Amino acid sequence: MASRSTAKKEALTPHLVLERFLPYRLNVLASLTSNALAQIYADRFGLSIPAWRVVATLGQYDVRTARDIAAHGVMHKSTVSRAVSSLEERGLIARRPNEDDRREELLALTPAGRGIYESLAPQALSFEEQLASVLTAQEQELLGSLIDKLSRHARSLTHEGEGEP
Amino acid sequence: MASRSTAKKEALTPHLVLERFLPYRLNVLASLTSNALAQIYADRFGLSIPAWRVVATLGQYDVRTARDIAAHGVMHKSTVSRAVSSLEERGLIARRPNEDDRREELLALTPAGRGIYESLAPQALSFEEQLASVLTAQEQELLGSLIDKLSRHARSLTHEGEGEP
DNA sequence: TCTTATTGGTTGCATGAGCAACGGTTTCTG
DNA sequence: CAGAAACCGTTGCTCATGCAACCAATAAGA
Repeated sequence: MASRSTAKKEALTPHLVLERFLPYRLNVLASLTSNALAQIYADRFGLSIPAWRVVATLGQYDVRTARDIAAHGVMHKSTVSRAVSSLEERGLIARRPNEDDRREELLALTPAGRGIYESLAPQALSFEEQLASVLTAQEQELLGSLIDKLSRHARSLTHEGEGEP
Repeated sequence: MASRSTAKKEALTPHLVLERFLPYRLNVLASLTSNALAQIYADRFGLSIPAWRVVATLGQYDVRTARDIAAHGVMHKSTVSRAVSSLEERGLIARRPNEDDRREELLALTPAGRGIYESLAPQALSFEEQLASVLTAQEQELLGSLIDKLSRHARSLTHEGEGEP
């Protein structure tokens, strides 16, 4: 896969090279890290990605509604709903109707759930650290800002034409 | 969501803040770009992500086996298999057994398939350009190298203990 | 050569995610 | 105050995806 010296007809078609294509590379990297991380929270705690995000969000904010979590984790509300149900069944989170607005429910970790979070969070952080250890502190900072810039821009591209209905 | 000034009990638990967590940010960004890009090749050409990757790979390399494509696109062979079947049904790619080794099949775009590729590739590239346009040329270069470093490292973390069985 | 191990690719199965339609609740408007 | 509209969350449906078992073909070893 190294050389690729014989030119052939590549000049005819526009020069789309998958390995250099940004969205593709981002996806590959995201998959790699997701899968590696999943080995921690799936294998060790039986959490799916959505479930992990719910736990992480509640660990961080104590009490949130499902809607908040969905927005925060960029997930569909149905995805969150199912993750919440399964977490509740396993006794990791508790739901309590909001008396002020009974459409929504306030979610929070149970002690058991918080136990998992507190055991999981350091492992997640150490994984992140290990992952980022190939970059200097400066590079890490920079990467962060580049990701943020791109994310903001991508969001604006997607929601481009979305005024009032 | 802006301030977050009240400290509360955040100090007790390890400081895992989802919005700052690298794997999470990578996933969000990858999803955003994937979805935006999918609007091009899904809405306009009815291609799934795997299908799009197959087409892109074949557009780039003319003739490859399914195995090559899987490795190249970081996909499961079953995923590739199904994408290939569907593309073949739609007359976009052709398969021909390799006479030298009849286990494998050589895949290539049909004229119709190449037509799609040639119409799609420039749009994909222009999307990429538009996406990356918030970054300077330098930043783009840098981002690329950071992604590569991280990807290599993540791969090495995953395949860490994988010697001989 | 005959047996055994590997390899490329397909398929059945179970899981997970998105969409859309729905029920129950609150808010807006006439 | 009544009806319409918006909103939160759930659920049925469909489809995509990963895994593992499997078939066919080749390579390796006795």
